[in-house]
Amino acid sequence: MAEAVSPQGGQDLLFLTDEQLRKGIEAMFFAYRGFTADPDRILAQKDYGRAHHRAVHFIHRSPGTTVNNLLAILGVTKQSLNRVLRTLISDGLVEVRVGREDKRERHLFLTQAGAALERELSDAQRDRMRTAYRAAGPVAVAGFRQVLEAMMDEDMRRHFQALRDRGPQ
Amino acid sequence: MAEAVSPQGGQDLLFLTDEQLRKGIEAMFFAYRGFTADPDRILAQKDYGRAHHRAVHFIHRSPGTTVNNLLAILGVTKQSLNRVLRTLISDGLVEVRVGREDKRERHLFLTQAGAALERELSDAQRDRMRTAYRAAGPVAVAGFRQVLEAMMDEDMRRHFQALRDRGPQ
DNA sequence: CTTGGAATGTCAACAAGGCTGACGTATTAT
DNA sequence: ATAATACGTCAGCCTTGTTGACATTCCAAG
Repeated sequence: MAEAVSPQGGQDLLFLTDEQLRKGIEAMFFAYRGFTADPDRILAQKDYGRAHHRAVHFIHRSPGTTVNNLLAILGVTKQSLNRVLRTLISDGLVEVRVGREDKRERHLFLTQAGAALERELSDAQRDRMRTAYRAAGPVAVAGFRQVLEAMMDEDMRRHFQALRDRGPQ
Repeated sequence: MAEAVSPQGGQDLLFLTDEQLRKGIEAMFFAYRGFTADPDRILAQKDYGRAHHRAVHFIHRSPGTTVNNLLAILGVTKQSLNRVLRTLISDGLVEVRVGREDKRERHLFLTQAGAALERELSDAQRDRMRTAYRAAGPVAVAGFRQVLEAMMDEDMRRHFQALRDRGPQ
């Protein structure tokens, strides 16, 4: 009653004030820094960058994916991706196989060394995620995922859901 | 029983599988792209970048903040920040006032033009946030914020909480 | 069989925005 | 007086994004 909460819906709408939204924005900013911090440290030692991590991650997720496919998921230009792929290939972390049906396509796979790097990076990232999940609890995690999914662009949501629904490997 | 769920705690631990954690990681990746997409479009038209957005945002949040303070929040070098601040100052978006108590310090403020840009950017970003919040609902939003906070580095969490608890302005 | 378009690779040039290192200058603290 | 702090700046480097142009290879349609 003393609170500025309208009888119907007031409490439910409180989380939509500019103030609440701003908190969410700042939380996203600070959290993303934490999210990338651990892999970044590992990558720096190996003379790789975030771009390499992303490529390796999604090749691991979708072995045999084509360059075009990866381009769409990563949302960068082919020149940008190519620079990264070139180093990964010449360093023996990624293997390229010319398409059997369509020989224009290049299918990308991780080598053993590539898979090892992927594991090292995602282990570090998962550790932080696990700690955060454990601290927040399952209900919070469900909400977390819901909000993130609602925040994506339409295109990205499609990519995300495709990966999500395909399950492991 | 057919499921690999242990009697006690099994259900609660299900959200900590590598698979679930991976989904969270990918959700963070795709969502962050959406999170920055709208401001990025506005900034591109005005020949500014994300770095300018961040500076303007936190100067708006803490008017009169010092350079050192901003440095700590943004987590970049002074050279990096200085490049951005220089353009904002010469473009008349940020005003610098020499400290009264300690004349070594420079206190940063947004001009009217600076405040206008800040509003344009944060309106765009809040719109997306609001849509996501509304779609997910208040319980999800609470969880979202909890997980993000748990994901931050210790230093960043301190900065976040300081801003959070100071409330509006 | 030719030809258009798709998928890919590659070269060059450029910009934003990180970084390090070094140096200068007030100003404050010891 | 001297040291430390806060800041600015110059120079140079790296990663990762961008455009634009052009070659190749191959599929598919005419």
